[in-house]
Amino acid sequence: MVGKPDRRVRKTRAILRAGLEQLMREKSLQDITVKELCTLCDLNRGTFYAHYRDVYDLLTAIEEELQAEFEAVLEPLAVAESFGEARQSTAMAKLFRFMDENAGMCRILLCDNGDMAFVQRIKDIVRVRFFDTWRELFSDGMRAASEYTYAFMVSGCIGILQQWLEHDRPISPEQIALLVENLLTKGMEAFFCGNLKSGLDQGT
Amino acid sequence: MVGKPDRRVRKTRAILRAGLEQLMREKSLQDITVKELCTLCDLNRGTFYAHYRDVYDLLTAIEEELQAEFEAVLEPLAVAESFGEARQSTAMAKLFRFMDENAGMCRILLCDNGDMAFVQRIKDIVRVRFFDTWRELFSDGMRAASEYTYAFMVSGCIGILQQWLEHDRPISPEQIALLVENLLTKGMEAFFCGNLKSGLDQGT
DNA sequence: GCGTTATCGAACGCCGTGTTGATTATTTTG
DNA sequence: CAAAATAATCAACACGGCGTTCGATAACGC
Repeated sequence: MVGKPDRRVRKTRAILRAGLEQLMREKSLQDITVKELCTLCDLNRGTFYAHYRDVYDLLTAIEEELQAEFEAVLEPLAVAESFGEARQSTAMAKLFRFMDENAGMCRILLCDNGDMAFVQRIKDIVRVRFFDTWRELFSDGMRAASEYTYAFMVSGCIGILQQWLEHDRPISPEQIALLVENLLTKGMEAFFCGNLKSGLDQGT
Repeated sequence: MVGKPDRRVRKTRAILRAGLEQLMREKSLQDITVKELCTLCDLNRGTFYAHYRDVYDLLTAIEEELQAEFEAVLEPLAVAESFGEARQSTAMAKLFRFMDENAGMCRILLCDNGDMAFVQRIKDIVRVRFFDTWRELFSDGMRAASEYTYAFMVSGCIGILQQWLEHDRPISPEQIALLVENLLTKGMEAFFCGNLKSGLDQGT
């Protein structure tokens, strides 16, 4: 990691991030102007341009930081000795715990008129961290599922996440994680072990 | 229905819709300006403002028309005598056939950096037309699924739709519809008839 | 054909953008 | 603590898209 930036820089960027989050709660991104953001943050407009190209650039920076944190939280699971359902369970809980802790920004980005590029990035992470692992676990002796089946599972998980965030997380991250795990386990049994009548569920 | 608008009006709007679609294939919506759209369409800028408030207003009009057509296609299923799996099958095929016919705009709106508001509207339709019906079919004697289970199913379907659109629809609408139906049938059996170990799968 | 109406072309003020240079304030370093 | 480094400020600038206006022209519906 490069040396920490100047304290003033950290402060300014934090103010801008908080300001944008606040504005995004009120209005759509395309209606947010650099000028009004700077007025809200009580910052000179020139200062903004010293850090970001435009509002979208600022949002991208926020998203990338969020993504990096998210992957860091999930990181311990990637090491070789971590596999099997027990480990996956804690991974799912970590996912929802992270979303819970960053619920403010995550709800904005994942729900309503959020950012589909960000949703896609989260999907990719979920696919790699959860389903690619499962795919290997189920591979020996069992029929492989198609890309469509994985797309279904991954999008399904994100859908539950969105539902949970949109309704202000009425149950704990651990509870919702358990719910998803049960749903997936059931689904896995049905989709992988069952004999689908159609022969269409093949790779793409 | 109100009387058809002037031929010139129809022409102008069609040109603008086609022009916006073309531009959205090249760049993100926020980078599209009224000026460049009019230049592309060879239309006076004032003419644009005679029809739409701004680019987002134009896109909204396109989305609403698309949504109306989609609901019209599904309409025959809503009548009372249409229920049961056989009817649902044709409904799913109609969904994918519609998406196939309007693949150009639907891919832009549903994939990549599409419009989450539009995705949400499609989700709502799918939920009402498909799952609310199924919910009733399975309700007598069987345990009800939670909102999260429905969110999972609905988002899963949309996820498959996105996967299919993103990869330029390598298989026919009827095939992909059949695939989804099989996936859902399996899922329904597992989720509704099976005995989930956890008691968490309750309404919200 | 006649009355209606949409499109055009040009022009207008407005406002946000992105950048500049000089000045002041804050932080880091030795 | 002092000095060097760097960030934030302020005012000002040209630029360009926005949204609207007008009269003139062309296309439309009946």
